Amino acid sequence: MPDKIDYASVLNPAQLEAVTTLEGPVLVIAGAGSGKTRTLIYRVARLVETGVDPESILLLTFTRKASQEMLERAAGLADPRCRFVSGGTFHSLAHRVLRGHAERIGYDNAFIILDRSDMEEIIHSLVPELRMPKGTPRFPKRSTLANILSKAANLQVPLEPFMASEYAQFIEFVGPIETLDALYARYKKLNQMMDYDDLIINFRRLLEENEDIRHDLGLRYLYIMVDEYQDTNAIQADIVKWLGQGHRNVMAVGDDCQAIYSFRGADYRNMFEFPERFPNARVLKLEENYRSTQPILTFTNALMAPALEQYTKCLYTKREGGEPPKVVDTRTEPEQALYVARRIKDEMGRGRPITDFAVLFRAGYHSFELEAELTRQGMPYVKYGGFKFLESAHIKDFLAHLRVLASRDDAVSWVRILRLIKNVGRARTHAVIQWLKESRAPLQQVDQWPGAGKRLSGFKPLAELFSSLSAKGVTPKAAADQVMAYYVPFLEARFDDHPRRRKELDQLITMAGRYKKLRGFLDDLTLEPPASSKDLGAGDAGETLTLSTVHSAKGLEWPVVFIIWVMEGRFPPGHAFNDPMSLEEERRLMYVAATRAKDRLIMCYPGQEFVPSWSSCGSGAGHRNGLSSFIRGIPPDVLSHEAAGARFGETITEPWQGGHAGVRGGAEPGAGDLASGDRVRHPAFGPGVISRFIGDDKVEVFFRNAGRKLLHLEYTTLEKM
DNA sequence: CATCACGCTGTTTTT
DNA sequence: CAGCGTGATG
Repeated sequence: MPDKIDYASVLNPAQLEAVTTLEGPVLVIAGAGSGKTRTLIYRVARLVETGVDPESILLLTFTRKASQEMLERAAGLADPRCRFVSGGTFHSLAHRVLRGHAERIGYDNAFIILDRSDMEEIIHSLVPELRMPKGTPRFPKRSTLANILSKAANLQVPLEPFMASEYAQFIEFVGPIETLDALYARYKKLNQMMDYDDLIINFRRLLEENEDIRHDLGLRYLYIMVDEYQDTNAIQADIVKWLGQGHRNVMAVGDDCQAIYSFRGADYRNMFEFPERFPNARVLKLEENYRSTQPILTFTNALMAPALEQYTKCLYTKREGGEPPKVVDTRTEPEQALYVARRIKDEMGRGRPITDFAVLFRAGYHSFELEAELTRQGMPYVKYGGFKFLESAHIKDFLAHLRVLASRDDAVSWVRILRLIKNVGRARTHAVIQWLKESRAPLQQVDQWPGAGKRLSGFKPLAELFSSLSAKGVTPKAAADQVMAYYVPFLEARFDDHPRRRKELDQLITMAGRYKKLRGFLDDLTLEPPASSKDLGAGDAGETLTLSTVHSAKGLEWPVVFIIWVMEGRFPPGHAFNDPMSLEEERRLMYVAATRAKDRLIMCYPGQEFVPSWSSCGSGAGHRNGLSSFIRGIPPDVLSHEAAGARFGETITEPWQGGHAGVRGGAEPGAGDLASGDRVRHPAFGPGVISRFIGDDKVEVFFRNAGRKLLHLEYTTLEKM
């Protein structure tokens, strides 16, 4: 057992208070890089140290990776028993509980979980039932339909008003989409399926309606911690409320400035409602930053200063020195790729390892050009986010064969399986699925399928596969091996790069070897999927550069961070980007990206207005590249502005021309009664005037340098002047 | 009935 | 680029 921890020597006072306040509700408002993870780790250690059973501690995070890493660290530094803390995502907890009590909400305990692509395919397959007149123009495509239904479900709002405000371009289709929603719900119920949203919604319902389950869970999880609380939605907040209702030992940790999941219904206002849900909650703020240099923090403070609505803190560091971040106009995308690659090579020449760098961007496809350049230069990289590893065709094909073993009538998987076979198209696929449903015959009777025999010799290998798989007690590993043997010919015929894909499938099989039950393997893949092929573990790719979407980079840090930014200016009418709130999310996204940097931050953007390639440009009209207004307004002493052409051996530095925006440093917090018209000073935003009160806990203030703000008095320090 | 060539269209991020 | 629907061809 390691030595007893001297908490006061490893934590700052705010962190210490968070760690040692074990009983009762606590809200921790934790700025980026403020040692939030560290605090959670020590708190887990502390709880275990005081004799709390690790299994009765629940740590809810947004990714399983995050919770695993946290618990590993806690186990390493304090008590190995920390490994047994119950950790996971809302979805995995919901799954665990629902598996035991599905009958309470009218489901079978063997229900199937649908991932996003399953959801899309089912929705797509239901569209014909809407009987839309042929050639209906611009009916949303399946991914859009899934987005609409999913978000409305998460926000718990009726489709009509929701679409009117967020999908105005499709409002003409509300009727059909409402029907589709009902069809989809019926289909799921009929086939014992739950999608991600259902897991959460049904979990809440289970808690709401069943006092005994609430009671049991209350005893099971005596201490609850929720990380990234700003990214929870209203339903998840309810779940936390129900789980913590009895003992009230709930700690929520989050940062409203890092709220970047509103697209799936998350609402950072949950943070400010926490004290209402848990009266007398202790509110703690972590404001000291341990990650970045002061110039980087000065920039991020300036970035957030004009944000329309925010409530919290002001970051500072004791770290000395550092260079101001830089924004570079690279003119075009190819030049941007060249610029980033060369800068990294330069720095590596000066002795930095490649693992010191990360390149971040908003959307997966924003890195295409860079990936091409890195490949040309032979620079190894791993990309996180964007395209899903599990959504690539070969993985889906492969898993489909396993999935029908676990759930025989999984129509989505059957479509994949059957379409591989020559001379099987829509009609025959449909016939076979229908037959399977009605006959209830064992799978290996493939030769009786409609259309089998005669010309369709393609069914034979499939028959053999299923007859060997139907043997009793086939392990997931054995099943996967056999599917592999069957699938390889298709793989080789279909993909030029089959060797690479085969390796990935081999890794998947290795993973299957860790499971006793096929269902468990498939569920884990759905709920806690590997983020990239590298995450599968086997055969580490070695020293590589990291490319990542901002969403996937959350919680991580690197010494040198490059951000490539494409501000897309032209979208269809009614598009969300016309909405100021979306722009605000874009701002927070930029904030999350920038606060990943420890020492150096370089942002670049292809400034040329219209680029005729799809990676940055849309149909005909073209997308407008360039800096968002909230970057453009930042003065050169905070963010140095630069332009670089292709031959930036001759870097052109242009004088900065822009407006002004300001964040000036802080005064000490003060107290006193406030009223409309009062002149006040905010530590980050400087002098301002209170324009009005909203309720009695919010004020609207006009700051001379930072414009209009909505401030929560409870979380803000305003000094009367 | 399956397949293929062609033209059209276009937000994104994840559990 | 890529996913989708359409209409001609085998």
